[in-house]
Amino acid sequence: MIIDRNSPIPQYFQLQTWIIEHIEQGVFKPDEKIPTEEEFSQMTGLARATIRQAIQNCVNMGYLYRKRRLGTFVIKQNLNVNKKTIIGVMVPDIRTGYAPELARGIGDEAAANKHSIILCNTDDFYIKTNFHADNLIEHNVSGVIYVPTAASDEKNRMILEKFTRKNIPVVLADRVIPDANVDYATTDNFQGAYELTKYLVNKGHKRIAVILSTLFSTERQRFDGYKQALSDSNIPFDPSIVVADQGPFLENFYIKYVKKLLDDNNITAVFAGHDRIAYLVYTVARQSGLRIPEDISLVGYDDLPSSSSHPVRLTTMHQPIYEMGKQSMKLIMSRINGDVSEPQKVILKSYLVERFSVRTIHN
Amino acid sequence: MIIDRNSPIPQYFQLQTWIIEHIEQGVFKPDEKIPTEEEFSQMTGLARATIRQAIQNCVNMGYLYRKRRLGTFVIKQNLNVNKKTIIGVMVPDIRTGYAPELARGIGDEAAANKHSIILCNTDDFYIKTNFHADNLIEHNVSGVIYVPTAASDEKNRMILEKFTRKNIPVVLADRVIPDANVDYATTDNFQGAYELTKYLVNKGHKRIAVILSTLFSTERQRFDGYKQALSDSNIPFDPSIVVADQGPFLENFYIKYVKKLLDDNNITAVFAGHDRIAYLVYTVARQSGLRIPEDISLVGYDDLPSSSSHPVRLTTMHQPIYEMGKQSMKLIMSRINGDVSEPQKVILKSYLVERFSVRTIHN
DNA sequence: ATTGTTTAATTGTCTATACAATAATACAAA
DNA sequence: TTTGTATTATTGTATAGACAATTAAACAAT
Repeated sequence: MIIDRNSPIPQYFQLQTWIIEHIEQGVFKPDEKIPTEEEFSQMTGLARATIRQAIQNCVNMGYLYRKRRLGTFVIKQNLNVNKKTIIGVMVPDIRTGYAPELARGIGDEAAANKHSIILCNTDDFYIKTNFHADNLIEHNVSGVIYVPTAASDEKNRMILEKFTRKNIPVVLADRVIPDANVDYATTDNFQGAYELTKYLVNKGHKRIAVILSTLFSTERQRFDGYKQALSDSNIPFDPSIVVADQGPFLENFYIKYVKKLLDDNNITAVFAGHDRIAYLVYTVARQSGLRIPEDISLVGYDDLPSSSSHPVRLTTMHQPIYEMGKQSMKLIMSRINGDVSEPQKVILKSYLVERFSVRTIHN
Repeated sequence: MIIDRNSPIPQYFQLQTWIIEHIEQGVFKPDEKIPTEEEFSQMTGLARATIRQAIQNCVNMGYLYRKRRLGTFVIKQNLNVNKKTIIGVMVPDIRTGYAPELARGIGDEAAANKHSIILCNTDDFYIKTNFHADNLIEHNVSGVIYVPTAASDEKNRMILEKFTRKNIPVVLADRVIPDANVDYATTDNFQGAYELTKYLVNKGHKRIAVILSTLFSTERQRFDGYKQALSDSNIPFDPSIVVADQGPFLENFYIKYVKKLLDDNNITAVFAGHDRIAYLVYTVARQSGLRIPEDISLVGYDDLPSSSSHPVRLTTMHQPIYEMGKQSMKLIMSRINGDVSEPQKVILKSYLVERFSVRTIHN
């Protein structure tokens, strides 16, 4: 080892750099003893106080620890390894839809690995999302699980980039951002909606209304699955029994839509974009004196936990939301642990839960 | 200033302690210059190197900064002030009951103050709570909002003590720990249940069944309110139409309880300990061919957000859960900002939401 | 008025030395 | 075998002094 005595760089600094490099390159191995102050003194020709200064700085930075009479040693853990990590979780609203279930799946997997989660509500607004993103970065989160907002793909990509610039891995949950180069965990909404529609067709339904929002990638895919299933069943697509709203789910708007659907058409079944819409359909239908499934059949999508105890006994597509949470946590942990492979796509299987909201029609 | 040269405490350490104390007590003010090394040397009689060691440690700890030729100065910010804080939030299960609403209230208030929350699910188990408590402490949270578990008061106090030992302020939300010397935010469950029972009595009901768990302080208080209201109305308390379970809410058990209640007695109304029980009562009653409110009246407690869209149209006691979340966050922030006054008790007002699950009886 | 130079105060780096405290190890005593 | 004691390597604390680097401020030159 050569200390350059003519360099403007302080000699203690040269020495501490040399030590740190040797640790990081594995020359000094964890828990291994490094030379004593006296040895360093002989090696470098520096005074002991100078050597102490270098070593002390390494101790302060967490590279070394010292024991009287025994010497100076390299710290075992790689600094980051035993440091418990925090994962940011950004959902639209922890109160609504599947968010609680997702948060719980994420939380359980996190707890099992001694990690913690910071929870943020984006309300599907870019501004709030942006605020929380900055916040998470300031808190030095090790990774982020992100349910993309209803905002434009462009804006979602900006959020993504914020994290990637700081080398913080991100996993998308449920919703997807087109062409984004990140891991995600979702379900096959196209396939699910396809099966659900086919199920209605097989029960003899031909005039199947649909009501959903195209604001979210998931519901768009469900819409596509619905159309494909109709097409494959040689049932014409009728825009007059379709409500494809472009905004968020606002009850008052949807009540109007449902009323119009139920009044104006001789539909036999309604495909609701998600369970909450389905319950709304039920409530409105009831007020109009229509019974489910006697007068009109109804299917939802999600199978919210409350669905099992709800009096509607809704036939719906069960989404493994809890499992999705666990999987996204696993993805993010893999990235934190240094996995640099291609983006992973975890697509979970949904399955139909047949309850009592669909009637068989004999044509 | 006196350095005790006979003390076993190193002299550099005595000096750095003295400096830090002077900073924290405001003798050395932010951005103010402290004595030069030379001055310290004269004041203490210590060598410059010793003084440097003390000062350098203060610099490393973030108390001081130095400028060549200018001197050594106290750091502006009080370390904690501009550091965004993290608050631990421990709820039983983010998926169930009012937890999502509470978490959202807490989260919104936190976000408004640039704070973040770490969410933990205790499942009402002491072991999990203990695990998360340790975790939160390791993450250096600035405060904790805690919904006490269903475990014994003794164990809840042990959890509390963990935090107080580390000087981490705790605020209890919803549930209370007797004799614990901490802030809390809750509602008056006794008063609420009293009003609710009186409401039923005023509607002509005399045989009012009750079904709840005595595991939680909240439900115990509701039970007391119920009994007091009966007593004040000169209605005898009949244990045969009372289900006071001692365990957690397990659907299968409660279904049995409800069946027995509905079969065996000529009750006219059911007071359910919380909305989820009420929905269960509704479902079971329906299966037995009983209509609500025509055949039997039903009230719940909580007014869960889903209640408004639920087909039961449940009359229930609305709890300002969201507000409770905001208030607990405010309490914890006040403590973080150094409030050392007596424990604060925030008791929020519940109010009756009259829907269509109670029939008037004319005797 | 601007630019360059000097001065002096203060922190930054470094040497050389001394003794204290700690704790593994070997050895002696009970 | 256990307990106590001495040895010794190593880090911890402390002193005294020297020179380097930085920079505000004063002063000088243009």
